[in-house]
Amino acid sequence: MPQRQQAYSPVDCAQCPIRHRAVCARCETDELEQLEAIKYYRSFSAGQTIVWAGDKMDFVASVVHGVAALSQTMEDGRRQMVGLLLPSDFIGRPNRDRVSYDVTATTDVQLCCFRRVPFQDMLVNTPHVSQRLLEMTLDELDAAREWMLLLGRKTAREKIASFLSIIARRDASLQARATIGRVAFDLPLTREAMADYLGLTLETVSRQMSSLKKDGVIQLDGKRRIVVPDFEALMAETGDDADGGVY
Amino acid sequence: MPQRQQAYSPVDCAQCPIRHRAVCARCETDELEQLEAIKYYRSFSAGQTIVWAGDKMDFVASVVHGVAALSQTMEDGRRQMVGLLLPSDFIGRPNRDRVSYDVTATTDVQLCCFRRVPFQDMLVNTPHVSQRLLEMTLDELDAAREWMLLLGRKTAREKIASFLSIIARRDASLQARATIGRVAFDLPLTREAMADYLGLTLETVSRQMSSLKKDGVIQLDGKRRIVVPDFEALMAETGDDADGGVY
DNA sequence: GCTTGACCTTGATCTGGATCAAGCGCGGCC
DNA sequence: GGCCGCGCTTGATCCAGATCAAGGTCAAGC
Repeated sequence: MPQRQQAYSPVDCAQCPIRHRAVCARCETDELEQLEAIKYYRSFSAGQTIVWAGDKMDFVASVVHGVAALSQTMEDGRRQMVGLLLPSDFIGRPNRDRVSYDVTATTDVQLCCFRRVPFQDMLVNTPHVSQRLLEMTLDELDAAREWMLLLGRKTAREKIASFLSIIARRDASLQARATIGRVAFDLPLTREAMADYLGLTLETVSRQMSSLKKDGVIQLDGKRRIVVPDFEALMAETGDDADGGVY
Repeated sequence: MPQRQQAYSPVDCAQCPIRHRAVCARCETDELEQLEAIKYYRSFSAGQTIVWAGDKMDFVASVVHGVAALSQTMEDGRRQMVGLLLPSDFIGRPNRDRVSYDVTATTDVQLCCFRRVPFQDMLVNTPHVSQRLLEMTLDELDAAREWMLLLGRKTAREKIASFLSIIARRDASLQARATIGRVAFDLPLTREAMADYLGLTLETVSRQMSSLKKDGVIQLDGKRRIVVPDFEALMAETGDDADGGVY
């Protein structure tokens, strides 16, 4: 069922929308040329699985457009999303040829893939790449730790509010907009995927969304479009410190 | 209340118990000399706070002996541990002078500290250090993601069994012993710290420990000494795949 | 226009783990 | 020796979120 879509034609790194946020952010012109030599694009449509946990993966990649998810499944079907990959995020682990998690496209996705072995060589020879990758990995670790607090200690309502505020902020930062006052965005996930992310059931997600709507914290325009009339009011529902959170 | 203990006298890296697992694992002799020039030891006794979230931290460090914990606290006191740092694990984030989490000593701890600024310079100039740090950070990210599955989807009993099996395995690997059949180890955490780690209350931790004991999965020798008569039986309680888990 | 199926909402009920509360065991200290 | 006080265990009760069950909405396809 998962079928590869028509690949985009290669584009020039100089015009890439994630040029200054992805693993290549710090590269100089000559380093970009090396990356261009080992890169290719692949596209996946919403719902497709990009790779299964345990599969061989002969590339690493940056998300260019769309949203992908990392998730784990237990034998009895319980599922937990463990990473949400937005544009500029990195997929794959250098020096490891098997994937630890299922990677799925939650919206239509375009990846900029690098062949794994030459990419590993670049990590050794191109400090600008390995330094940027270290920084991105540390950021992901911080995000994972904040997620652990959410999963371990937050109420269902706080989980939903936290999730919405994170999506709003990442969406805004991609478009260089501020997150204050009135904010609107599209949810890139189904209710079920949200439940997998938040450690809830889809019914609880739906009920808490309805409850936030009833209380005027959010408005729904269709199922996916969210309007937040007052971002501060949403933040107050997340359970996080008012002032900038943990750091 | 937190008071610095008597510092250990500096020891030679060549005799260091974590020489081949810590951030210095891949260093050559000359690189070790550079590290020795910027290192110093600090010790903390069980229960002391090493640094508070938001504090300035002018060093990074490796855990040499003992166990430290990273944790976050919400305004109303809800607490979640987000990292458990065993010997050879790394504390601190290069290029960031403020700490994101409370770091506390859960047992007596000895740290090998490096002055932060010179360490950052070494990251730029010494690929053996930055490559090892990247690898360790990726390992921590994998561990954090496995922890997210535990927090989001496992039952209290599965959480306890998973925790015990992780401690048993890390304890065994430090002493180069196998984890099959009969295994015994000391818990480095109080029931309350276990609860903070597992997203439970201490009462639930206590009840599930009693339940595993009643079912013969573990034996308790005092409050802290755990004997596992059959490690496979403990593994069967964790909810993980029988065969080696996710990768 | 009708059917189908994916996605979502809402209601009724159940339950695992939280909360509230009491008491035990043991090492440290006067 | 006796009294703390900390860490832990156990019991009774409660409740947030899971589970079970209907039904609604909407776009795609005939």
